[in-house]
Amino acid sequence: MKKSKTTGEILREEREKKGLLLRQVAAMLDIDTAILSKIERGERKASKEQIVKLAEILELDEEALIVQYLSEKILYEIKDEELGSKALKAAEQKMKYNNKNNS
Amino acid sequence: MKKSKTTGEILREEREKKGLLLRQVAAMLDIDTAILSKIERGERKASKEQIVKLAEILELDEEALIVQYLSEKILYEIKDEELGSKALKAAEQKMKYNNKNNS
DNA sequence: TTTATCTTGACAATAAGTGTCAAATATAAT
DNA sequence: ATTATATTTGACACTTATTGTCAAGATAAA
Repeated sequence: MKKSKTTGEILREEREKKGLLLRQVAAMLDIDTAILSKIERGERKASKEQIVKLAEILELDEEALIVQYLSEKILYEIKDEELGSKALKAAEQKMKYNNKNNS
Repeated sequence: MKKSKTTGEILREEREKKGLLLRQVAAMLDIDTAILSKIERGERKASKEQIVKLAEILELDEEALIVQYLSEKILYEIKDEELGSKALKAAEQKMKYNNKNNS
């Protein structure tokens, strides 16, 4: 069982597959090369807007990339929490419940 | 099926059950009354430390209160996201997976 | 060794979070 | 109705995170 890829790893892989330079992609995102470099190496988080643009630029499935990105964000939120796993389950329960009642 | 309580609602209920004033509990937390008022009404979020202290002050089960608090925080993170539910499930998967491999 | 790419760290600007304070409202007791 | 107490509200200040630029240093390709 090999470790699942981080968002950054996915982005770097796809950029390189396409033979694009940091400089080029960063320009399309309208940010400095340094930031994209950091995003790809996981040193910074991308914004939602940047993720959407990146999916388009790199021709990745947008929904899949967003889910990947959001789940990483959620895990980051509870990374130091002993009760993280329980909290996740509780969140799912509440979400399920709310959907029932709002629809 | 009635709506599940928010953290703020729980805190207010328990404080009132104990006959404590905002002023008193706020003093124990070393914050202004105004903030506690806002926390109870959901206008602001408590910090982790405050939640822990509140569990003690109000004699609530600490673990349960923390889970409640964290799950609310997680849901807040994805509240505007169409893909929130999928992201939650993905996060759980990753968490499961990581536990397998780190232990 | 030159040239292009990428990485790093110091810094700036802005946004978000966390608190105080005082005035306005609401609640309760005379 | 007045007074006293409790809570709420909003303006403000302070601190910390986030998001970016820039320039210098490291890496890799020619």
